[in-house]
Amino acid sequence: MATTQLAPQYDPAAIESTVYQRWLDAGVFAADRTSDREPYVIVIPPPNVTDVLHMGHGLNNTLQDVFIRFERMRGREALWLPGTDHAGIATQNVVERAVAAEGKTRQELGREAFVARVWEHVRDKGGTILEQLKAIGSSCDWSRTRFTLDDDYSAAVRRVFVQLYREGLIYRGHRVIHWCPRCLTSLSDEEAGFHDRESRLFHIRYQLVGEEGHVVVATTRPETMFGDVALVFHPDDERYAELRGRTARIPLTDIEIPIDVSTAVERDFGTGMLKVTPAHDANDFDIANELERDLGQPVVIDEDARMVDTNRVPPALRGLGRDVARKRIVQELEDAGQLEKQEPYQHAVRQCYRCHTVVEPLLSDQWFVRMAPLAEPALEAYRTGAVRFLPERWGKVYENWLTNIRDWNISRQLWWGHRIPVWYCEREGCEEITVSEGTPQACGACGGALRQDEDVLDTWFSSWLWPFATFGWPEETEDLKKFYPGHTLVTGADIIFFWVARMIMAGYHFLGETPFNTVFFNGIVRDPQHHAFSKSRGNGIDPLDVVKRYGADALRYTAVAGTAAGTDIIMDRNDLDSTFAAGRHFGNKLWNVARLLLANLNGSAPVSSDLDRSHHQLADRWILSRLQRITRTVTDHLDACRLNEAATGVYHFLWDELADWYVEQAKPRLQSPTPEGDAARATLLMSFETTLRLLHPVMPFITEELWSFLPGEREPLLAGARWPVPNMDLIDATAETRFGQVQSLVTAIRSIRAEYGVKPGTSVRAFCEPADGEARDAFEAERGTIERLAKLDALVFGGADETVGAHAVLADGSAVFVPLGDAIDVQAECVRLASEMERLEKQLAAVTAKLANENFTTRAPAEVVERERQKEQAWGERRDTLAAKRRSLGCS
RNA sequence: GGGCGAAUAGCUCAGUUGGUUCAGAGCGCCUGCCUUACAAGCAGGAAGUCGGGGGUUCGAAUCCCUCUUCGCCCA
Repeated sequence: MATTQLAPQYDPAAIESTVYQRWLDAGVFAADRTSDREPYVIVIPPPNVTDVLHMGHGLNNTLQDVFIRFERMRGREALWLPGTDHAGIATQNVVERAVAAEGKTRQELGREAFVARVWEHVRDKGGTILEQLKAIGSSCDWSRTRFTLDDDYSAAVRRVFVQLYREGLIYRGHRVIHWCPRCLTSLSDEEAGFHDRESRLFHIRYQLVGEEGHVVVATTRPETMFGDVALVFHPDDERYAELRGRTARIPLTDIEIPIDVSTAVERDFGTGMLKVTPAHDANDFDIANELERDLGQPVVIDEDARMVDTNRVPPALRGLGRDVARKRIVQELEDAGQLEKQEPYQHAVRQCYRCHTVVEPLLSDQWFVRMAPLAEPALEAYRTGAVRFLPERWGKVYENWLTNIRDWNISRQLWWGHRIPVWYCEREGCEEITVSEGTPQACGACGGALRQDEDVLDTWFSSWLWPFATFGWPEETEDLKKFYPGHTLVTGADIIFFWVARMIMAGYHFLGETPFNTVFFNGIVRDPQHHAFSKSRGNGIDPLDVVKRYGADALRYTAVAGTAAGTDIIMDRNDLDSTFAAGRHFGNKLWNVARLLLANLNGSAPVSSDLDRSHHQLADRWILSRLQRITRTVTDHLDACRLNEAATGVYHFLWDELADWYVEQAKPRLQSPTPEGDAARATLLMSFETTLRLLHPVMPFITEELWSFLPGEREPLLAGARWPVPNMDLIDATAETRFGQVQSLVTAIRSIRAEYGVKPGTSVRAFCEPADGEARDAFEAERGTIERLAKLDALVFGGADETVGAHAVLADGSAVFVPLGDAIDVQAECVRLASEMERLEKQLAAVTAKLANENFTTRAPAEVVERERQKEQAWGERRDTLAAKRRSLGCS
């Protein structure tokens, strides 16, 4: 046999970096804004620069690359735009921790020095992230890499702020917002999610003023009571009707507050009497606003979640943290006999989504986006199908959120991010607010000095512009014209509100079009205990580690094949071998089919473009037909975003059909310098070449490398090669049926051999009674194949003289008999045949009953009925044959 | 409190509009093989009353109802 340049085992590390470099050198990833091809655009969900990528990114980016490579091969002008996100609060946290490790605080460093420090971090992590993306094979257009704090990107953010402000969609609001006392910033509703907590419900007595008695109020937050401005009950609540207009005293203080009514009170909750704390509860804020009197909004807890130093708070409590204060207050209430009772209580509390600290509702001035007008087109887009979600069920979640949309707090009290483009006049008495894209020099109203808003914008206020700000908007760039709107967004459903919905809103508002038409939600990567990967758990898998061990393709195949749209994927960091086995094994298989092929081509390509079919055998017609079908199937699956089906489809074609059957059938011919040999070599080459094309989007490295070894004329790089189209002329249903019969016969004989322990080295004879003339022709044509693969001395047509042996009846009704002489246990063979018959009888009974049912024969489609008839007949014949075999063996 | 989803082989999961022996795949397991492409392999095999119950239908893993368990989102 000729030698090949390929090592016996696939070693991904040896080829991946050079293959990637080949792609870069050829510029296949760079999208051409001047081309007249139809564009296909994906913008990457920009990874946070907080840290390097984890396996979830590995999955997410692999899926994007599969889409992009597929469409690129199909001839679209494919653009995958990469980049990273500055991730305001998250990144600031990370750097703050690093600074703290050096014993400093950001305040000590000062704003400017701290931000410089963050930039250092960004350059470090951001660079690593891009390298990681390359390592897994991402075919991004690196020349278009963007960062959400790039200068021109920032300009887009300012443009949007100013435009929305002028449209009246951005306003400054004074209200209770979610405050994270650890991050020291406000948060949007989405960033402060609810989480169940074990807590306590305290029933506190408020003494009535000027008369005997008290009312009992149930609360989970007694520490806020110093900020109470009223007690309210439901106007229809008979229990308290006479208390309306009276006055009560806040316990532990002399502060007197009125008792009033509000329809917002839930009568069934607690005692039905509610304490109103406008500065520390959003609902209370609203309730207080609706009361007739203005009772003020006293603040009693500060930004550090400590009790404020004011005369409303008893001196002993001032400066205490909210949790300590709560304990002290409860104790004092108890001592004073004003705690009626306390009971365990589970309730949902908002937490900071970054650090999980319980959020402190705080009264403050923030900038908000009025969302309802923006939501409307986004809702319409979903309802008309302009945007579709996969899996579809997320559409309902999207719709529900948009339907109940609330205004968006975009102010963040951070240093890292886009500074809010708002300036306040410093001159006494001038209330002028300047909102501007550029930096104004003086107050437009009075000429006074200006002070810019200290705050920065929510990260998502910049990333919601990602699908167009990355193309240079608001400039009308060529890129923007060519590549907006995009097509597919691949991301996690956990950011459907944060990002996906808002991008759609921004797309419609600023460009009048949806930014993409398909949102593909990938699943979450979890550990075997079903926990999502997280740093704190330390259960993550580093994609680079996987790439180093098994290669990027193994990671990619495993990720793609292992997850249908939206379903989670389990990966075990303690057993990476098993976790990535499927992809690893498959790569090696592919590699070795190539070795075999190349070893038999002797470096020259047989004529493959113009197939000479005159020398084709049944197996050639069979595999070529199967090849067309798998081409069609894989294309359909990719078209429908069923990436896992596409991946496993190629897998089974290559392995179960091409390698296990075609290659085995063709082996004798492959080395033969005859027209038959040419036919086999050409067929194998064509099948393999097409398989490489079909598999390339999923396993780009190995397919590209093997492509480079194929002899003959074809596109220089597989990454830039065309996607195959099925050739209908090569579909041959008869060949598929006939070769299927050959496979059944071989399998049946192998099965008998294994069952009776016939040594692999021992040849046997097999007697075959084909079901019909066509079957006989097929067996005759592939006699050599059958004899070789089933290890036969001879395949004989007709009955045998011997009766002692093993029998099998194929699905088509053909019978096979293998005489085994002494080797056979007649008793066991009888049992085996009996159980086979029993199974058949059962199926037969079912199908007979079905056909006897008039409802079935009249109502089911004719072809279904016909199929059942054929089944009945075939199974009946098979049963009869088996019965005859049993009689000949003398079974009882 | 409202909504969504999941439950299929020992494990992780497919199963596209109800209908070809549809009960599948990978990993794991059992038996036998180093057959010069591949032991990351080859051949053969065991294994599930498709969570429970009810219903619709000629026909249900697939549609409907209900219960149980688990997960997620929203208030």
